[in-house]
Amino acid sequence: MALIATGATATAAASPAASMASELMAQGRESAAVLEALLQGTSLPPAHGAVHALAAEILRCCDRALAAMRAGGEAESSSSAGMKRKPAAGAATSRKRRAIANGGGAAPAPTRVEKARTSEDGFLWRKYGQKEIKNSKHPRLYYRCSYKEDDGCTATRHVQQSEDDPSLYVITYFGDHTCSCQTAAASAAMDDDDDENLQRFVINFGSATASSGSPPLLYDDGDVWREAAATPPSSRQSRCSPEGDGQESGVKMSKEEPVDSCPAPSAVSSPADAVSCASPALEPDLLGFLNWDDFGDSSFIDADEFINFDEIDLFQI
DNA sequence: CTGATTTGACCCGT
DNA sequence: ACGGGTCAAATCAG
Repeated sequence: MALIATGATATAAASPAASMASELMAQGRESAAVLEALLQGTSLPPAHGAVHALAAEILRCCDRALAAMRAGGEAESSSSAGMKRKPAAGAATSRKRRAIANGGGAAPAPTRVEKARTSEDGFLWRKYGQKEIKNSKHPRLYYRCSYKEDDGCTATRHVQQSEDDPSLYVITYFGDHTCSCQTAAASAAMDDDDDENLQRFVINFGSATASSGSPPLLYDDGDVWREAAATPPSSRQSRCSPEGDGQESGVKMSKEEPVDSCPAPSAVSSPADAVSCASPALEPDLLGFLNWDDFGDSSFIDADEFINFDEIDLFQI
């Protein structure tokens, strides 16, 4: 299923790291081409480890590119993503202010609705509430951007397991990221209708999979969805994809909630999908392509980090 | 100790 | 009154 970039509006901040990011993204595209060749040259089963490893490296590259873009955007703000409680005094008044700002107690109109098998999206979210919803089997989880306090980012999202398919999460986004967590890549891609520019932020496996009838795959660099399956939660912190290295996302840290402890068995890729690939048998040339250590530490990505692109639906409101 | 999550309470619209 | 969204003290975890 195609993953289509949506909703990312933008305030693309021209960044000094933009060129490096572009280079990284270009590298990612090169690897995509290699992957294509690999797929075409060897009739590998879809779940072959090398294929996944390559895809993972592509993802890694994109992540780094996004990180670079972010670094160029606002270097000062991301250093303090910690909790900053507001003074208890005046809570009531602030609530009133919130109500007024939002046009009432109701949430603003959603900007985007997505369905995915993981609620991970590459952004750094902080859970602020959970509510049982009437006539719904699953609670709704409330998240806001972790940079709300620092950057005044108003992005929020609601995550709820689908009624029809519990392995799916319905994620409703409200507002746009105006913080350092926002990916300039998405903004640039959205703002600029230059095709070549756009292509820099799209990994297109279409030609590689055309023979098998799969549609072109678009990688939403603004919302990087990735499997967050069995990775042990070494940290409870949510993360932006560019910073992350395969840890659980912020919506999956709860020890009690199926949604957060995730992915639920049905939500996780099958073993075949998240094939273990500690030492993918890549060809030397291929490895050369994949030697991106110049861009920083590049411990090989865990299979758990693989995006399962087939598991994502995006809907633009 | 720091920072994220939990969860009951509060607020607002219907 | 009820449902949904948010707040914030308490709690948990690294």
